[in-house]
Formats: sequence, structure tokens, C-alpha cells
Amino acid sequence: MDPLPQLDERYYLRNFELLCDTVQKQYEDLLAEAEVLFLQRFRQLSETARCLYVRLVSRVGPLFRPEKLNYPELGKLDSALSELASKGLLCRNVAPDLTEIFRLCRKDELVEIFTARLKNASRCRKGELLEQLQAQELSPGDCEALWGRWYPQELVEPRCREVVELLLLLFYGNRHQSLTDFVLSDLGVARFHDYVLDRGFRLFEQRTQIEEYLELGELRAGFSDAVDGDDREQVQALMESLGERDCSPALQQRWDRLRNRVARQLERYQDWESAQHLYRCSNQHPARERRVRILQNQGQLEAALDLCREMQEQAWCEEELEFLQRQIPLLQKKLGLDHQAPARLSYPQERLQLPRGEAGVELDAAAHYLGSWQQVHFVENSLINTLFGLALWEEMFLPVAGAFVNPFQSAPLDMHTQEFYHRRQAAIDARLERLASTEMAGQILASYDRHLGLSNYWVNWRDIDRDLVSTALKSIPGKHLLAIWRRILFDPRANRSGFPDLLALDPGRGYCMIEVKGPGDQLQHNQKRWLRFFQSEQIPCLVAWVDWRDA
DNA sequence: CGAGCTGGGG
DNA sequence: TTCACACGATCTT
DNA sequence: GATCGTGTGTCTCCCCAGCTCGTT
Ligand SMILES: [Mn+2]
Ligand SMILES: [Mn+2]
Repeated sequence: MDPLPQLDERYYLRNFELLCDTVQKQYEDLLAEAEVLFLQRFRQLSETARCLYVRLVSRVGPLFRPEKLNYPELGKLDSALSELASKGLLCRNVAPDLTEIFRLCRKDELVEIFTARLKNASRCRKGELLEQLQAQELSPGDCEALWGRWYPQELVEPRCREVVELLLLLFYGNRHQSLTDFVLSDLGVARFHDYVLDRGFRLFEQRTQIEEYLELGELRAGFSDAVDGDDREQVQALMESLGERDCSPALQQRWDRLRNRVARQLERYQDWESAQHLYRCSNQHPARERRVRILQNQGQLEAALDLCREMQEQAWCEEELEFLQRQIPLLQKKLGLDHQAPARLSYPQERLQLPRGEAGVELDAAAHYLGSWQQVHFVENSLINTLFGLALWEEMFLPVAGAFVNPFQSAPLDMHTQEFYHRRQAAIDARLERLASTEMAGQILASYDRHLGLSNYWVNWRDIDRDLVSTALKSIPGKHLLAIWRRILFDPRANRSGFPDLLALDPGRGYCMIEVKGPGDQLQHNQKRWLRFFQSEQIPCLVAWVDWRDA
């Protein structure tokens, strides 16, 4: 590997300032007063103070012990801390609660602080000590007193974290990327296709859309807390706010996914009414499937069947359709109606007796099939998806309006929506046509060479090397690949998974995709759908049912 | 004392 | 946050 | 036996220091 390049000493400050400038240019009219004020104050700080602030908000916190901060490039931190405090960007002398004390201190320090209240301290784990103290229900005052006696200095806390969060959201257009994306890019760890950034496009056109995104994030975090704390009332409260809330089209999917998760939790609490209500508000699979199952479990079979019929009019996705094909005959049978058993899926299969190996069953099976094939690769989804990404690379990064909003994207924003194919239909059709009519392997390998190492949501550079791409293309007919890619395009989100474990190859002669099933494992729904498709396209595949042979 | 985990860092 | 799997409970046998 | 629900591992780059925790 190439050595990583050196970064400028204060790279993190440059990155943050670039981010601030970009957001301000693009979104100035949507910023609230507090956010504008933050940017003003931040810019007035000395460079050292700005650096320290960026360091602190990039870390977990929320509180810090100043003597533990170690930033040699910033020199003594006292004046920077004072400056931050005087500009309102830092709180000093913050009182920590019990959990925060545990985060800030090592175990031996905790024993010093709480020595009188702890038993068997040396034998207990840190978590057990925390439980001991929590059981004693120290008042905040007690806690503060003990802390003050032990720690003579002031804890500090950077302020306006939520403003920084908002700036990140506006810059990236999501909540999972952060300043580290700059670093990874500068270091060359993550490199990106040279796509056209659509700075004229704004993901948010009104303040309310920003608020909605933030609210979604808060409710999601609230749900996570509620589940962790097994807090049934909080889940109930979430149900109320989620049911009523009306959503912008852009966020509808995410809201519905959260509704589904909350409703699922209500099911676990056996609160069928609330769950039904929330599922009814959701237009995202598996909301309707869950409603059918709830009705069925409550014995309301007619209602369940009615809902199934309604769903059949317009199924939301293949998975839902298959659910209906299984469930409708079942309900009819229970109701004593005429019914027709669903057509059973048939596919090539065989049983294998193998000695138990130490690695996964897939590798044992792969070794076995090396007896009849020249190569066997354990690739699951990675190979087909990589070929898909290589085939449609240029189309993936076409400058479609609103597709690229930050410099660190490995796919367009509409990748998972129905629109992805439609917006690029002419280009994609032309590309597939070209791949079909002229030598496909050369074009795909050229894409491999041209784009090697660039981040692409579909392409797995680590596991799929050039030889494998080349051999696979020699062995799999282009017609098969085109059929598979068309099916991926039909629903890129659902159809990017479920491929068989193994690809067996005789280079230039033939291939077979083999799904390995160990004892007790069954075919997943997405695996069954691909198997059915392989059958209809006469694509060679096999399911190998393994059990262990005693050695 | 050392294996293993976490958070911070480039 | 995804994907595949293991395992146990239950219902469809 | 099939199906369903739940929990788990692995993973988002790689290295290092500091820390935890269980073993000697
Ligand atoms: Mn697998
Ligand atoms: Mn398998």
C-alpha cells in the first residue's frame, strides 16, 4: 500500500471552516438566529480557540477534564479555554452526574472518590460499581459534593453542539457523515468518482423541512432509548406523535420505516390496537403484512382475508406479493373456503455429507465442490453487485438533478427509489444495449481499470479482484448477467441481496451458483425469489443441504 | 501480565 | 445499519 | 417439517494508547 500522505497540521479546522462557509453560502436564508450568531462568534475567535472547539465537538464528551486534553500543536490550552468561555462557546465548572463521572474516570480514581460507599471494589467490574452506586440513589447534591472534594479543577463542556450538528446535516444532507469523511478523502482512503456536485440544488427549501428532519432524528433517538430502557409508556407516546404527524414526500419513507419499527415494538407489548393504528399510517412494507398477522393472531380471519384481497389489488413489492400467495390459501383453508395450495418452488438441490470443519459451512462446501469445478468462490452478493456497479458506473454518476449534494457520496441520493432507473432510463438502456451487442467482458474490465479504488455503493474492491471479474465474465453468459441486472434495476434496494453463497466456475466453459444450507438453516425469502428467477431464465443454480458426517 | 476493547487520531 | 444465520417456539403437518 | 420471531456477528480505513478485566 502507498504510504498515507501528510495532512496539514490544522487540517480539521480548515475542513470545518470549509463546511461552515459552504453551508452559509447555500443555506443562509434558512439559518436561525442562533446559528448565524454561532458562525459570527466562531469566526471572531483566535485560531487556537477555533481549533480546540472543533477538537472538542468532534469527540464523544459531553464533558472533558482539561488536564487530560492532549493537543501539542495547540500549546497551553488555558487561554483558549477562557476565550471560548467568554464567547459563550464553552461551559466551565459543569457538574457531572454519576454516569458522566464514570465515563471521565478510571476505575482506580472512582474507588478514591466513592471509597466509603463501595464494597469489594477491587473485584467488581466498572459496570457493577456503577450499579452499586445507582442503587444508593445519591442525590445530585451528594454526587456533586463527592466530586468537588476529589477533583479540584473545572470540567468543561463545548456549547452549541446542536448547531454543529445542524451544519453537518446541511452540508452532507444526512446524519451519518461527519468531519472524518474529509480526512478519509484527504488521506486517499476513500476516493470518489469525479461527479458534478449540484450546489444549485437544495435538499431543504424551507426551514420546516429542516425541522422535520431534526424531529425525525429526535424521535428515532427517543425510540432507541425507549427500547433500551424497556419503557412502554414512552413507546406509546411515540405512537401518538408519529400517527398524527404529516410528512413531506421527501421524508415519507423514513417516517414510515420508523412507524413500522415502533409498531413492531407495540406488538411485542401486545398492544394490538396501537400497533394496528400505527401500521395503518405507514405506506412501507411490511406494514400491511403485519396488520394481516395481527388480525390472524386475534382470530379475525375474515378481516385478515379482506385486507389480503385489498393488498392484492396493488402489492407494494415482491415480498408482499409472495406473502399474499402464501397467506391467502392458508386463511381460506382456516375459514373452510375453497383454496388452492400455492405453487411450490422447485429448484435443483442435493444433500451433502461433510466432516465438520472449523470455519463456516460455506467453506467446507466450497472445498467439496472443488472436486468437480476448477474454481469455487465464496462471494454471496458481492460479485454480482460489483459487476452491476462496474457495468453501470457512468450512469450511476450522471449529473441528475439533486443526485449529488456533497463531495463524499458513493451513490446518487435516489439510488433506492423507483426514480433511479426512470430518471436515467435512456442512458441505462443504451448502456445495456451496448454491453449486449459488443464484447461485454472488455467493457466491464475497462470500467474496472478506470475506476479501481473509487467508492461505489455496489462495488466491493476488497473482495473482488480483477482476475475474478475476468474469469466470471468468461464463464457467465452475458445474457444471464443482463437479465440479472434488469432485475436489480427493477428494485435496487430489495434485489441487491439474496444471491447464493458460492460461484463455481470452469473458466470459459460454465458456472453454477450454489447456495449452501447448514443443518437448521432455511432459504430466506430473497434467496427464494432469486432461485425462482434463475429457474425462469435457465441460469444454473443449486441448493446444497449439508449435514455433518461424524468423524 | 497480557488479550481484547474503546476512543481518538491521521 | 445491513445481511445472513442460528436457535427455539409454534402452527401450517 | 415449515414458518416465524428474536438475537447475534460483522461492518462501515487502519493504527495506537489507554484502559478493563480476568488470569497467573
Ligand atoms: Mn450466506
Ligand atoms: Mn447459505
